[in-house]
Amino acid sequence: MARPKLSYKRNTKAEIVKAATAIAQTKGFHALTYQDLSDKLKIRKASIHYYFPAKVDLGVDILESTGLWFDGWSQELEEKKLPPLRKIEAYFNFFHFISGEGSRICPCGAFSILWPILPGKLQKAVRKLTVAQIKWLKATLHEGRASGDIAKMGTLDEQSQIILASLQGGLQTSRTQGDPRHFREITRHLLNLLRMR
Amino acid sequence: MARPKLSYKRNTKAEIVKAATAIAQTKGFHALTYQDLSDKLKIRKASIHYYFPAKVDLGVDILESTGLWFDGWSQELEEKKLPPLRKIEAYFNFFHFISGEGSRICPCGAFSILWPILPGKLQKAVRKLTVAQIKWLKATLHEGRASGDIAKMGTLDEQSQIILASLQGGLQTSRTQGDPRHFREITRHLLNLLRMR
DNA sequence: GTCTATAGCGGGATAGAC
DNA sequence: GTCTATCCCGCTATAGAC
Repeated sequence: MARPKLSYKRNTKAEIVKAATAIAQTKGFHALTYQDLSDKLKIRKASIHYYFPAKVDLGVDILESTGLWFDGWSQELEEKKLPPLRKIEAYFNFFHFISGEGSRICPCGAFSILWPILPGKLQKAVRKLTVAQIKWLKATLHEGRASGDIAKMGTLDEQSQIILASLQGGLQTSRTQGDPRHFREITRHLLNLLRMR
Repeated sequence: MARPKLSYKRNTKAEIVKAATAIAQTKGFHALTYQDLSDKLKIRKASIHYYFPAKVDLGVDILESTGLWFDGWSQELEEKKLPPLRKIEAYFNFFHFISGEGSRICPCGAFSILWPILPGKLQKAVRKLTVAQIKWLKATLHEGRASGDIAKMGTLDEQSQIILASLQGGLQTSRTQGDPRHFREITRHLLNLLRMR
């Protein structure tokens, strides 16, 4: 009987994506280098190219794995049967988690800066992740409006767009102002706005 | 009598800053190169180094000139004696102008992505420009609350923070979604929120 | 699958002629 | 103040041994 070798091996590919995501969230995808990953994971640059021949491939995986993570998160959330406003609150906390200790920004933001020079594949991946969030927000806000929990301010699209923009922008403006509590204040205020009528 | 030579010369330094600002707003400061400027202005890389020995110097000038521009703009606005809400509207239009045709982002955003690897000088310059806008927003919102034009939602700080975050984030999320009208919708909705009570 | 070694290019920056 | 020429480094990417 063969030993289950795989379970003893570390999943290099997944580790690379994880580390790359964190670094991209810290200084953007353009400033992320294979050397950064080499240093962090104690693995040679050439080995990283084995998994991700071109940097584009790595970028796509960062965005897709984040998308899968978001999907899993939202599905788990759904099973908790929370009221809509609590789901929005959980979404904000999700962003707080994403931002982490080192005041990281949203993965989408780490790429969107480069938009005009982004290869088509990456533009598609960024758009997909953004749209997924807008879709979730619209559905949740719709639910909240129906149950009377959430104020009907503007169209569903406007409301969800402004929430996403505030979150993505807030992560960036707050890191420039030096106070980590900053972003928390933004989400708290945003939540009050939704409650308000 | 010597000819006024200076008036015939083009102001190279100012042209460099202008072009650099536009490019940084398009693909971020990290992706901006001296070669880009050389191509655009038909001047050699070495000549650009004459004015800006290091890239940091160029970055500082981009942010400072934008700051001066904002100061001039807000001063002109003040002289028009508009009601507070109209001033906010003008500020949003200022952002629409900044975003321009090519869906450019806010200069602060072009740098803030790099925050952790930004030299101290640049961090200071970004913070200064951000704080200037927050300060203006707080003063204008305060004025609007006093006159009853603007809804009192949350503290002045919360309200101004969320506006700035929405604008900076909105420029980024809208470019990823392909529709240039997107950002306009965000500012329109934002304005409605302020009017609402 | 991970390594060493290196190609090849493009980046920021400098020296020195004009 | 602008140029040519060049340096040096760091980046992405590849070849090939183990």
